[in-house]
Parts: sequence; C-alpha cells; structure tokens
Amino acid sequence: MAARYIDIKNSLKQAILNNEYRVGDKIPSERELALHYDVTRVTLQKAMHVLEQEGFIERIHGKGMYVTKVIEDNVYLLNNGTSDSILGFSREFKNQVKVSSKLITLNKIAAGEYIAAQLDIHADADIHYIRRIRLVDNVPVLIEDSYIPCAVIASIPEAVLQKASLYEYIENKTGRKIKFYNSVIEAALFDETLSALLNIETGSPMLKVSGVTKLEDGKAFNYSISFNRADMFKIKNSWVGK
Amino acid sequence: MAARYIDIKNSLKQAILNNEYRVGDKIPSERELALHYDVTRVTLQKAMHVLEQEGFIERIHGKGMYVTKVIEDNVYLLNNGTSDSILGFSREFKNQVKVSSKLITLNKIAAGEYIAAQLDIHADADIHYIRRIRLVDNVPVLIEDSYIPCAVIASIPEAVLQKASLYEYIENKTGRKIKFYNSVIEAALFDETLSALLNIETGSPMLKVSGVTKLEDGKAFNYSISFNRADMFKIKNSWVGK
DNA sequence: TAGTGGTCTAGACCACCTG
DNA sequence: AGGTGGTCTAGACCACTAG
Repeated sequence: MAARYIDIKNSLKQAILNNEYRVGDKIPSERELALHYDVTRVTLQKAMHVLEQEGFIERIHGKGMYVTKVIEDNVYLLNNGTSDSILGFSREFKNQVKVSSKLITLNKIAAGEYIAAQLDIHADADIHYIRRIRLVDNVPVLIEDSYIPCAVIASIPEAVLQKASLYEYIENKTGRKIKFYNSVIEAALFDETLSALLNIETGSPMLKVSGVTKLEDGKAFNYSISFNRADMFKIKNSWVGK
Repeated sequence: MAARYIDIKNSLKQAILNNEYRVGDKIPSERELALHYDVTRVTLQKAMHVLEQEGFIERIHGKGMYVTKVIEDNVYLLNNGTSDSILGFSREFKNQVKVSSKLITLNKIAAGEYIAAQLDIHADADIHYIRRIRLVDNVPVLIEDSYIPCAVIASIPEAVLQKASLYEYIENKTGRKIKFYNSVIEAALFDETLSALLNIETGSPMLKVSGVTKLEDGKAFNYSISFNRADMFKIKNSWVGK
C-alpha cells in the first residue's frame, strides 16, 4: 500500500528504537541495504534521507551512516517538526502518558478577516471556534484554540473534542490525510484568563505555537493557536544542510 | 560546481522572490520545467521538494504546484529551520538590517560534563566560551553563548566576534561547510543578569534556542544557546507530510 | 585504491484531479 | 481521457574518506 521507501524507513527506525543498532553505530552501506531490501539505491536513499531528517541517523559523505544521539529527555514533552505524526497532540502522546481534553468553548461563528486570511476563505464564512484545555495525567498543560471552516466539516461531535483525536476524526471523515503544517513559534506570558484555566501564575512563560494545517488536496482545514506551559514543553528542531 | 538541482531550486526561488510568479500562481508542471532546464524529472523533483520544504511552493497531487503565501511579517526577525543559511545570525540578516555584535566574554575553559556531552568530546577538553550581545540597528536583541572546542579552532580573533560571521570564519578556516543543526526551542523569562545586558525588564519573556552545529564530516564544532527577546523573534517552522 | 555517499539519466507505471 | 505529481528501476559517474 504505502510507498516502499516509507516501509524501509520505518523498518530501520524500528531497528534503531529496538536497539538493534545503537547510538554511534555505523549502519550498513546504501548498497548493502538496497540489496537487502531489494530496491535500487535511489529508493533506498529516499528512505535514508527521511530517516536523517527525522533525526535518527547521520549521513557522512565518504564514511557511512551512523545512528544519532537518542530521542532524549522524556520528562518534557516535545512536539517537533519532523516526525511522522507531529500534528495531533493526542496522537503524539497517547502511548506514553494519559492525555485528556476539557472542552471550554464550541461555537459556530463568522471567520472574520484575520482567521479568514489564514484559512484562505471569505471573512463571512462560518467556522467552528473551539477552545480546549489539554491535560497530561490529569494536569492541565496547555490551551488550544482551533478555527475550522464549516465547509470542511459540517459538525464536530463533542465526544471527539473531549476524548479522541480531532485530526484522526477529520482524516476519517474527509478521507484525506493531513499534508501540511506551517507554524510560527513565539514566547509570551500567560495572561489572567489563560493562567486561570491552567491554574498557574499569571505572568508565567508560555510557548505559543500557531499554524495552519492542510489536507492532501491543499485545502486549509484548521488554524490553531496553542498556549503551552513553558516548563513542560520544548520543541525539537533538526535541520540538514544543502 | 554546485549540484544541478540546487541551481534550479535557487533559480525558481529567485523567480518567486522577484514576483515573476505570484502568490497562488500555478507554476509550470514538472515535465515542462524538466524540459526547460534540460534535466530529467527525477532531478527536477529533487529541486521542487527542497523548494517545498523551504516553504515557497505547495505541491498538490494531480493538480500542480502553486506559489505559497509569502515570507510574511518582516517587522519581526525570524530564524527558521528550512532556509539555506539558517544558522548564522549575521548571515541571515546582513542584507536587511544593520547587525552588530558586542563581545562580553571570551575565555578558554574546560568543557565540563554537560557541554562535553553536547559536543561529543572529553569533559577536560578545552573550549572557547564566548558570550556576545547581538544588536539590530544598534538595539540589543539577544544574547548568545557559544562553546567551541579548541581542537576545532585553536584561536578566534576578537575582530571576528565583533564584526563578522563566526560561521563563515569557521567554514573558511576549516575548509568545511556547515551541515547539521539540532536545536531545542523553549520559552523562559529573562533573569536579572541577562535582562541587564539587553536593557529590558527582568521577567520579560524570552525565546531560548540551544543547539549543536556540525560540519560536513560530522564533527560537532559549536554548542550554542541564544536568549532572544520574545517581542522581536519568532520562529517559522514548516512541515510537509509523508 | 577501495568503499562510501551525492548526483544524474531515460525511461516506466501508478494514483490523483479535472473536465 | 489527459495532465499532474508520486514512486521506482538499472544503470552511470563524481566527490569524499580512509588505510
């Protein structure tokens, strides 16, 4: 079903996560791996480039490919830009900790100019405005505001917002996968309203992440802003040259 | 000299920046562009994938390629993870504003465990510890601490730290290009020491970016932490699925 | 020099979108 | 149906690293 290079990438990723290859180990050469998986070098390279981008290996010209320093500090929750499934909050953490949501607001309103511009729709188009508190092991850690055009999803069951992953719901409902995520990361301070919702001090530092999510067909379906407790969130970012 | 696909990417990037293609425009198909640049589709696709990663175009299966919303808010300075030359501060901004540095500290010290672990060297190896204030149009906007192994660069002229780009100096000195950058982004508050250096209020929000930079041969050469005024810096992050 | 990753060709077939 | 991007093959040559 999926592309061959994705399968290969996942296979090697699992091998690394299972410690079959350890940090600093040299993994087999492209030519060996291509033979093993029975693909051409071009296809294998595609897999390896993705693995590199995701931060699992390092490719060094003339030397070989090496397993990178591990996925580090698990005390803090991270949310990066290069994983398979960055986007949904519950998706990312559901196997590690107990994630839940508390729905604060669910309204149908007109987009207004700013939101409309982000979503590439008309300012008078209807959208769902959703505000949720996210909890990890029952501790509130962030507030997330979402703006979703009614044209994409006519209605959103409250049950989804309370318990399930909104992204999975939308992928299933529309039959399209999530493709794009453009975000802007900023630091700010929690104001009275938001700090009260998280039960923390006003003026605490916040990591604010806002962005637009798009589906495979290029249609924007969600503009979101999340206000994250700075003491619980970091963002890992990796970059590979050229 | 450079790879063909990089040239093509830059050529199209320039065309977009010059408004030869405007936001929302459909650009020619892969097959047309491949013909025009006289390369195969595979090579052309490589160029386009990079261009997509850098946020200039969107590729939509079955439809075509479209110019993405522009590089936006130029009042704030941004520092993202997908550009050609993210890394150096002066590199990124030297054509837009007047960037200068003020050297606060330049010491040769032992790495110590934490820094040594980041740089993958011994804890008793010598490093340069550098603290600089960066100014944009003579306004101090961030503080940057750098930890550079003496084994990579024996000495660093003060003049470089005051005026020039440290990264360019190192690329020239070692004859190797910068390849890697793994960073962690956090939010925090400015303490007394740091706020005094930037002449802002203690307790102001800060965007803290720390990371390791590596050269082409995989050798770590700089662990840095930058403390950025949150009101002047945002980070743009784009992610493309699959 | 032998081995590695980096780039490129000239095809081919598939999956998706639109009229 | 015709055009678009997505994937893949089976080679080839180049650039870099090491002993």
